[in-house]
Amino acid sequence: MTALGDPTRRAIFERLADGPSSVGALATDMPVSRPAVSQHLKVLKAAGLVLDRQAGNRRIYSLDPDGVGALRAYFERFWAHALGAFKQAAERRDEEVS
Amino acid sequence: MTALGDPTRRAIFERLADGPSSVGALATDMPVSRPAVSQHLKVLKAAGLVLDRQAGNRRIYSLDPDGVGALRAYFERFWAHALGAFKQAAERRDEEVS
DNA sequence: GCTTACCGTAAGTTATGACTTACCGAGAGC
DNA sequence: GCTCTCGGTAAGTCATAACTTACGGTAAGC
Repeated sequence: MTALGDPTRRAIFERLADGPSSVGALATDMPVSRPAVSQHLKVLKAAGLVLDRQAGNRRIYSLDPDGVGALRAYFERFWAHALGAFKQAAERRDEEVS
Repeated sequence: MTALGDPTRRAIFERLADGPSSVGALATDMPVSRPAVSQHLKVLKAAGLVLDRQAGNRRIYSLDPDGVGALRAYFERFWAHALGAFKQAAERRDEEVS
């Protein structure tokens, strides 16, 4: 989650949501240098959000279904929790009105 | 989204998911000082994730349903998109195998 | 085998932002 | 009216991390 805080890193992450890509292909689309992209990928990989596989000379990065799933689970729990809080707040507001 | 990058700020955000709270109540639960909490709340408010209302002497913060909804919509789109990419990748993998 | 493309890592710079202390204004209670 | 709590803002410090250039190592292509 902290890994998605940086806008550039989030852009890379969203770009990978379109499908796997090599580092060079990512870098040409980004306003930053290739090493910068490489470092961001390292962070994303450490966060478990991204996978890499060797393809001949190049290295192909793609989203990690497990990491994405964990992220989704976190938010699903959050929505449920927040929704409960909203309802409670609404009821309390109603009580105040009545 | 960038606003949720900081762990402390995310902790405040999650704390508000339990229900509205005053600044002081938040600060006593947090390992940081009250002004720090205040600054984080300012960022969250600017990001549209949080609402504040005056209650006598104190200021009560709560989640902003609109902001939370927008966040949720963003992720819903993302899941759908990423899921499509996963399927395509799987199919391509199958083709390679066959 | 030599060059060329691709990529990761190291080192260094710089900017950003998270946090603190100190200060100030505003409402509550006696 | 005076005090006391609550909370936002200012100023300043410090750490983190995002980015660059430079380098090295590995696979492909001729």
